[in-house]
Amino acid sequence: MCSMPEPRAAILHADLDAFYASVEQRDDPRLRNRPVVVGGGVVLAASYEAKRRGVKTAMSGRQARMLCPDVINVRPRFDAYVEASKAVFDVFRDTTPQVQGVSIDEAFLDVAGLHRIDVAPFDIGARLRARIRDEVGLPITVGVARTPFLAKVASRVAKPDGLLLVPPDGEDAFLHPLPLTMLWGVGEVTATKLEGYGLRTAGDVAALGEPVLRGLLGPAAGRHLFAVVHGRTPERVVTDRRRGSIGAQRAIGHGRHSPEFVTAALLGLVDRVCRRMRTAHRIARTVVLRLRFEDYTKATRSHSFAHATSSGEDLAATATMLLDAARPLIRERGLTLVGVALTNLESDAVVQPQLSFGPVDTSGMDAAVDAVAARFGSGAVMRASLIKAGDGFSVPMLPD
DNA sequence: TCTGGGGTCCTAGGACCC
DNA sequence: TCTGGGGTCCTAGGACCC
Repeated sequence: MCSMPEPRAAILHADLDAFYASVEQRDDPRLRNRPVVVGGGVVLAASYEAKRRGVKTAMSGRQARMLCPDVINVRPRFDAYVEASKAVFDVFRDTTPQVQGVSIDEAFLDVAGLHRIDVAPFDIGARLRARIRDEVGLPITVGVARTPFLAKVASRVAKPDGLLLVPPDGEDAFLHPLPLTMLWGVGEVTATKLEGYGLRTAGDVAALGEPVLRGLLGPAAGRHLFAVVHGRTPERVVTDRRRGSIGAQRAIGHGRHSPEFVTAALLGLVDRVCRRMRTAHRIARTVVLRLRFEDYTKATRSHSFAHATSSGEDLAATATMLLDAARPLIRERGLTLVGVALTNLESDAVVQPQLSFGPVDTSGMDAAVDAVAARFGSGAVMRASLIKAGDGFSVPMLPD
């Protein structure tokens, strides 16, 4: 006989409050208890003193000053944020090995395996908050619930500097009164669409059947939102996910830009993403060109190779080709942003598909090495080794 | 509200294959 | 010769997240 396990609220969502702005307030006492925004032309982060005056992330700096004339504008110091993030994640991993990073300033922690130490998840959350305040000097909000989704919504509700538990038998009571925009994954477009049908809260949506929601939002979004409002989201954290794309973009302002300037900007971005890709020991099969125009419309152009590559020359040539093909569109609409992304990333530890050759003998090995060199460059051969595979052998590629 | 830079996932049509 | 269903890949666009 097996009995159903008791549902437990053992997922923590830990989310630093106004992260960049809090780091600045921590490092400069003059900024404490004052409205602070981090960013240049655009607000990257606003302290809660600024948020209370209506300042929001992604707002223009000019508008922030209109809302809050005494706001203090600070230039971002990304190195300081990366360092603070590392210190915070060290505390996360010291709390439990089951950590799923969501972004630079938030993560899910699964503490279900820690019940034998006889501390309730809520108390683990309280201890975590105290440690990060004492050891890193930053305020953090923690939501505790049975699923990552519910923990995330709990931390949203508890912000700033809060701690909130959603008990498994109180999930509907917690969720259903919330406005739809409080639900992770429901943005402005979806919320507006649902409001058009008179649906304002999670409870309103919970009264609908799944087929109705699928009809309104499409199969995936409908299924997801149905699961969300009934508390049926996955219970586990995902600790071993790899990044699927690497990109960079640059706003180049309004007005005319010469074709040469745009090409140069693009090549600079390609160089940046190629470096990052190689550092991560990845290779890419698809290049995506991103464009944004004067009227804020966007366009993407992409090209996929037969085989993934890390060749800067190939990637640059492909990006340039995509850009040249889009010149008429650029002339028509006026370019304000150019970006490039490398996707369909593969590990460069093993080249797929493996190269297979005939019976194992010296000449075969020579041929294998030549084939690898011809296909991936001589640098690849330095890192390649041969392994026996059936009646032939294949060439996996090893990281540097 | 005139908007930065970094990502994830889903949809939809067409090509191609069995 | 015409027809069908199912699957995968590529490309482009869009919603959403921090």
